[in-house]
Amino acid sequence: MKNLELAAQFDRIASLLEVLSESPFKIRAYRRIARTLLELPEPIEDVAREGRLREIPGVGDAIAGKIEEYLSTGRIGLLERLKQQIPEGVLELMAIPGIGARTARLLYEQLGVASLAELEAAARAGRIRQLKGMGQRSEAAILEGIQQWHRQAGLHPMPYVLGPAEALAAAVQKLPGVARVDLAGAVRRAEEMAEQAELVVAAADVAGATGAIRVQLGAEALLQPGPWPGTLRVSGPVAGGVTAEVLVVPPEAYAAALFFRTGPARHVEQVSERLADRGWRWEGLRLVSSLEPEREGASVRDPSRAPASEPDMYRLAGLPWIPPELRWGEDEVERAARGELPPRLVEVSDIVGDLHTHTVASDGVATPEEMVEGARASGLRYLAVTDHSPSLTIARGLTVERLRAHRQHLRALSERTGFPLLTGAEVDIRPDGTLDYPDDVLASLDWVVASIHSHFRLDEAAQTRRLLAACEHPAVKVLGHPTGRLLGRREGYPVDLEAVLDRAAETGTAVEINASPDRLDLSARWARRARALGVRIVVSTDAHSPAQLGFLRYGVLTARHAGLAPDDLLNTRPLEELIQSVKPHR
DNA sequence: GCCGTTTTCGGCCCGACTGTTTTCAGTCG
Repeated sequence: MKNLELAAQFDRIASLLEVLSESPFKIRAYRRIARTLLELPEPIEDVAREGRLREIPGVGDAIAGKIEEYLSTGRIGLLERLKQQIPEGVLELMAIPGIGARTARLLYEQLGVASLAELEAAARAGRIRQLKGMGQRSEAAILEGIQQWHRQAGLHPMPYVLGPAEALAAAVQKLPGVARVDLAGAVRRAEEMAEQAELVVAAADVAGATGAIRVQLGAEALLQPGPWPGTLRVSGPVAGGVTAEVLVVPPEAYAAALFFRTGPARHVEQVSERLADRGWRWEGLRLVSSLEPEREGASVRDPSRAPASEPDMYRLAGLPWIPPELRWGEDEVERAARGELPPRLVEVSDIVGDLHTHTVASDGVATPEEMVEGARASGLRYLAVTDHSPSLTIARGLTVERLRAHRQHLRALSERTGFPLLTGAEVDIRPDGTLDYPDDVLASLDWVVASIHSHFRLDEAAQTRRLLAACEHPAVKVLGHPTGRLLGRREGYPVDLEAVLDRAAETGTAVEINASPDRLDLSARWARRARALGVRIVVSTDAHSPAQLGFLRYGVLTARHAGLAPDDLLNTRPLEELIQSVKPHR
């Protein structure tokens, strides 16, 4: 399936055209097809083979030709020509906040800067402030942006690693001689950022299986000895600029290897300390009893054993199995020993309704009808349609008049299809804390998500006041993406979240775990805090298309990392119960 | 670039903020 790589090609074309100041509409056409390809539910090769390319919205003669060109030759001539005009490294510069296409071009043409390293050198040498339209503040902002970039370098938002990791695991599972495969590392723990896709594989013939995996990973794959005798490690690039690292071990070493590779280090230490207390020490991937065999009674106990499974190993440490999402390396081992872990973490199938979605009425790409169809196909039992409010002009936020018509349309649709729809809005919280619709309009809606989309640079006191005011408003059911962060790209706005969560608890306002792969907002840490404070929590996708309803799993993984059980979330409940349990209009 | 109950050309989402300016270009959402 070439959808992802083709999308990346079109994105690069769009960016290069942007640097060259081409028509914004042409650029948008390439961006659009890139986005469409990411969400296309079938391989683009199949669509091309069946002559259906032109049926894809946004594909005309020119783009259809380029898709076919790429599928047959592996290249797009236009992109090759553009790269001769502007080195691709110039596109790196646009990862720094404040540097857009025009500034990137200026930096390249005036200073010859074509990489982040060269940009940093130019900024340190004070050469950027000499450019027209740039000054000392711009130069300082660029240096700060580069520092920020370095801190994030090599890290990807977890959802962008999870997909390639699972695809690789599925492919590896089919290879001859492979007995078992699991994800490990930060992705298995549902951390929000991950460096790479880590897999652990069990195979009786370690060398043979490793060879097959190396072939699977392609020409650039690198084979190395593993960290334990008799194990091998192979790493190489997978989709989306992500690197995979696969550890291959003999079947009897699998459980221990999976435990070590899942980590984090502090958790492994804590469990190993408890094993030591019970007379076990690690010798490679085997546990060896340090107790005298005769004190155990003759031939009762094998002095050396490999744990048969992770639960078996935790049992030897006197612990229940600790789900990987709860392995923070903090107090989870103590809590497990005291029997304080949640009996069951929430699962995707527990979520019965999505409470934050968009349609073509604002900036979504699907009609309400298509969203309902998608929701049904995903097994949801209700949906809140929450298009944007008017001040978010770029998203075609709905005026009061358009909202009224939209609401009628949704109600009719719900009646016609028998699918329960909450007619709602994602309403902007203005800088002064007031909301972007009049109170009577808000009161007429079934579901109001209040979010901040503008004025990110107000100070902490002002941002906190905005969110506190939103909590106080009787119509606001939930705070959307409460910190406003974009993973790896933008810190959240400054806010006293503790105070906001306190007020949310007092007023019965829920907070959202926004499942968008670029947000995961609230974070697991804050979601855990929200639960401790008694705040109601929902997991929502913020879907702008039916395919994005599938983001739900990222939100659920974050909820699991936060230790949330089904009962901790509002949208695990049937619609009637949800309505009764949210804060009433006052 | 695409698209058409506006149908083969002329539209296609816009407004605010920032740093550099002295009237604005570039970036961002």
